[in-house]
Amino acid sequence: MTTLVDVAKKANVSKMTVSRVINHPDKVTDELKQLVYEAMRELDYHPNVIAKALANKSTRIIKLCILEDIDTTEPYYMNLMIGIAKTLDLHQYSLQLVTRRNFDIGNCDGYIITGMREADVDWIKKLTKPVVLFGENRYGFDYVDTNNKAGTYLLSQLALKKGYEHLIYIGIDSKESFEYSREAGYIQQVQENRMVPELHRFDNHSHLSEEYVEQNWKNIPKNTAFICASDRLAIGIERAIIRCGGKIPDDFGVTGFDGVFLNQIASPRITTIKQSIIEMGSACGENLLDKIESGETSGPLVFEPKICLGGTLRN
Amino acid sequence: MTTLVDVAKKANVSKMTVSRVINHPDKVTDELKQLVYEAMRELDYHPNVIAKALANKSTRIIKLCILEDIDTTEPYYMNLMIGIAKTLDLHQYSLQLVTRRNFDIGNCDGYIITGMREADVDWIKKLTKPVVLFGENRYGFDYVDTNNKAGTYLLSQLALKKGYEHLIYIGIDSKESFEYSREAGYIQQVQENRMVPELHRFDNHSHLSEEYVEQNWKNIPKNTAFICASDRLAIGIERAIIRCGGKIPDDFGVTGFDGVFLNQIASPRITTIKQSIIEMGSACGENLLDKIESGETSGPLVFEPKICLGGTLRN
DNA sequence: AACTAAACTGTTACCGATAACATGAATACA
DNA sequence: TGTATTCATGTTATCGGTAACAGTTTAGTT
Repeated sequence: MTTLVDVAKKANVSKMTVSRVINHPDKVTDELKQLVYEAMRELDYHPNVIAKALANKSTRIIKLCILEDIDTTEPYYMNLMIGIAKTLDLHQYSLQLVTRRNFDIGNCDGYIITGMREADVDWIKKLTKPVVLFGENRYGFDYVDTNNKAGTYLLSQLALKKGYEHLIYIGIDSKESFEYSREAGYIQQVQENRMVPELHRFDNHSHLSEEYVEQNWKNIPKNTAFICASDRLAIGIERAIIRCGGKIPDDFGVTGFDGVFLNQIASPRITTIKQSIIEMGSACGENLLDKIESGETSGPLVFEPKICLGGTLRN
Repeated sequence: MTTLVDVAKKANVSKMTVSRVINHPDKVTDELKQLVYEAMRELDYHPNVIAKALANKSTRIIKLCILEDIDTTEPYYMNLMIGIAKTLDLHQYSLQLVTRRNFDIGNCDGYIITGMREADVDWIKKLTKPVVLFGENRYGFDYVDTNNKAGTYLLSQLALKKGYEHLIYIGIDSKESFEYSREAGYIQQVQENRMVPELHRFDNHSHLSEEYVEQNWKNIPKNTAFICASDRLAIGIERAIIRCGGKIPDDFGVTGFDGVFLNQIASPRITTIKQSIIEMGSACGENLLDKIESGETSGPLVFEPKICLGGTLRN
């Protein structure tokens, strides 16, 4: 492996000059810079990341901590990791996948944390290295997420535009920030149209929302659209409506949220929010590296939601 | 952060002794060892992985290169990564996810490669760092895989035991080693029972195997079992049989291979081979780290297949 | 007792980079 | 013309470890 010294010899300068050409090119004359660049090219020089890390007291390691249970059937985490890994790779950082338990073992330059809940706030606050969360939060941590509120707001709006007269919100029974935001989007749209919000909350399992519809079928008027907080819940609603003999999308509408995979097994496909998790993962990485290298906080990064049309809303 | 020197001072020894206690404890007297251990404990000393890596000319980075297109709907890769990451983490190594394109950028201590095809053999041979492949191969590279041959052998055996009189093999139309092995398992079982093998090959899409059965329905005798090289192909077969009015498992049997996820959307569930990709990923990591640290080749690591009973074989 | 080998422990140099300081040349200003 | 200031480059020490070698005991032989 060629080192700084090799390049320095070849270019007839000190190794410090070579180092400067790489890190502070403005402090070296163009003439020497050219010499050094040429030497680097000829020798196919690649800096030794490890030596750099040692000198800088950095590690070039980013820890990714997934706090929720990993549902490996959802490609969500896979996409997230691919997105993050892509960016880190580009910047010569490497990724360490850690759990809450082995979180503290080994150094790193920063953290990406996903699936944070209230109980985690305290220890996250104590971290001394930069952190970016994947998923919105209300504790002031930087994060990357879809604009959840805008998502349900837009879907509700679309449902109304398509002529559904009742909008029922089917939410996830959890106290996480994204859920509040999704509820808020629905509520705002409904209120802007002088309608009364109706919300129900379940654990995020399709059979629970399914059960709900089946048991309340006779009280659900035609021309109702269900705005669901997840595709999972939406699929349950869809199945129940079909089982009860309701017609989708003519008499009933359904919308979901996420659109990562589950939707592929629904028929008709759920109209939902498409999130590009890979892209968001990349952004998450970029965000964190910026923070590490500049030392500045970047603030939250919110992706505007895109509606992914399926067959569960008219037209 | 406490360093070797801090520990050395506290224990009243040279830092070299501390280093020895960590790396060659047999070369230090028990007395000093105790002192050092105590100092380490009191100071909560954790070695600096980066400095170690620099001194050892290592990087503590393992590159994972996925050569096939990543089908993110299959949790396969996710599981693989989780398995690998778990092990690496345990040994304080970190994972770098690379593609064929950025493969050469940056150093590492070893490679895990999955999805290798013939065309890749040459460049893989040229690698100077230890390599472990995920997926069997016939070029002498170390690998981790399920015993593919045993898998189809066992499924064929089971089908025969259940009384199916004809066994048709539905394979993947590719020249990869695992496919040859799966075919070989079927063929061996069939020949041991003095039957004539019948093989068909398709690209790995369910609609292709589905089409095949539909078009040849009248030529397929009752009491036939289809031994398929993948769950994907098996699902196609299953759908076609049902569509054509055949009865599963009474009149027709179907078996798959993989059982990672797709099977979850089949009804009835395919009887298939269950692979614990996470565990195999871990093994892959262990294998590679062994190789890196000992310098010795470990040979292939083959996991014996486990049959996962679904509803596509009688009884 | 003298000599050699083995077993510990300490010293030094080095891994490949960077920051802080030192040096020397060029420019500025009085 | 002499001195202050700036700018470009080189020198040294350092990051936190490890290997190779050197020095000191201790034990074993004759």
